[in-house]
Amino acid sequence: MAESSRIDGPELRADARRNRGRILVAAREVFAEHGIDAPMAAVARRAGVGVATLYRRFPTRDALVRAAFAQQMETCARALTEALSDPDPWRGFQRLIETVCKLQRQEQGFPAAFLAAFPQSMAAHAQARGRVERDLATLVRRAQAAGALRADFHPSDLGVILLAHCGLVTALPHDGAASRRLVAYLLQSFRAEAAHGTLPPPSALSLRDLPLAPESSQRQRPFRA
Amino acid sequence: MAESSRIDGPELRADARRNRGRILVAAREVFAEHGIDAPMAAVARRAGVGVATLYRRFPTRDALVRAAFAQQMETCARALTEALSDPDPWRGFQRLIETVCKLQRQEQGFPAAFLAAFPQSMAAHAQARGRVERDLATLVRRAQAAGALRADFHPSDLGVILLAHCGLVTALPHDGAASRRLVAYLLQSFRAEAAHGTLPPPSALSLRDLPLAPESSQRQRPFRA
DNA sequence: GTCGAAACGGACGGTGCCGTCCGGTTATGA
DNA sequence: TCATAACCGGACGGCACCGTCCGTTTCGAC
Repeated sequence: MAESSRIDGPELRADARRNRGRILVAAREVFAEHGIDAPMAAVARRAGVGVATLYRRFPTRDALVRAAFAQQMETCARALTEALSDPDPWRGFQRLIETVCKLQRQEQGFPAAFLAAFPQSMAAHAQARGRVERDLATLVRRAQAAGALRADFHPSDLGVILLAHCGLVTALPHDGAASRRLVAYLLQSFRAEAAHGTLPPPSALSLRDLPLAPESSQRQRPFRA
Repeated sequence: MAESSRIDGPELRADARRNRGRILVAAREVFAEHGIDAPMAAVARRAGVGVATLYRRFPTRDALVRAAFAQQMETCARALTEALSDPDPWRGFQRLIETVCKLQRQEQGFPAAFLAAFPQSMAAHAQARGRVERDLATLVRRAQAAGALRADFHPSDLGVILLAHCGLVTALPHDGAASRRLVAYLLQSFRAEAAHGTLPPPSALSLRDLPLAPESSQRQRPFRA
């Protein structure tokens, strides 16, 4: 029994495991309400746990954020796999975007986590990042070959629209209509028949570049100038 | 001479006026480098001025942010006027979006200020907000009447895309290509010929709702939970 | 040149969060 | 039941930022 946790470290005592679970639930709640910059102590209090316990399980804020939203990340990964196995290339493409955006819209705090946690977890196992990028490229090429996705769509555009959508739901956390509208507009403009004229050149963005990104880097460091 | 400043308060002494200018320049620089959450003291230091002087001129951070980006706001307002007077309704519509997005992309820190400062300045002179909303609605209706803008475009969509674009340039401050791509995609999907199928219903977003919005509200308050 | 008002800036107390330390508590296996 | 190791949590020192207070300096009118 309890064999499953052997993979990541030595066994955890029963009470410790229970507390770990409480902390993750509390973290999702607090991050949803106050953003991922909420005080660690607030998470601990909500979990009914001391600060030390929190730090013992999750030494850094990023570790907590990553663990708290690991399930959502997993959902994203699964959505990509499902998209690739959809017999209709366009529908697979469309559903991937809609699924990820729906998740960003529903799970408050996930967008910020998506931005903040991705880089490190990516840098950690670079080969996982490579696989994601390869799968995305495959998804795009397949939809283009079927004549459904416009030929000048570039895989980096996926990152662009996900970041833009993140920004939108962060600014308007309760406005699902706005999010759905944006996604609908974008999907329409990605259809092959929507291609009129030429687009500006694609971004050089790759998943590897996200680290630079958002307030994640500004949050921690005390400030130097 | 110096008549122009009579409108907002009694005359300022020469040195005071000079320092005020320095502070605004420094604020734009610091906000661009470190975001609008940068310490007030950093702005003062960069301006070669004491903290007290900074607080004397701008009692709150929001006041400083607003003043620092007033010029950019003014540019936006002018762009709206010009858009309305363009003989080609679609071109006016297109140029407004491109101008505002270009400004957001070029002036680092402006997007955040756009989000954070708009609400208050809007609430301040509600009739100015009303005018902006009316002008935007006119711009939209005019472009639709000309058969260039799709009929199901809703004025609130303008807010939606500006917020999304804000998010994008905040996440990738140095990636102009990404910003241009997003704008190009969106503009294409706004063309009347791009309308296929039906869109989800528009957001209830109006400019009046922006106040709720972003980290601006979370930044100041100490935290309650 | 003189003088009062205006402006200046450094220093300082207050606050909130971080992350560790350590004495007490509890689970677990014999 | 008991011993021990794992675990717990409050308290505490440190740090960065805020925003005001007050003695000093500078402007500019006469």
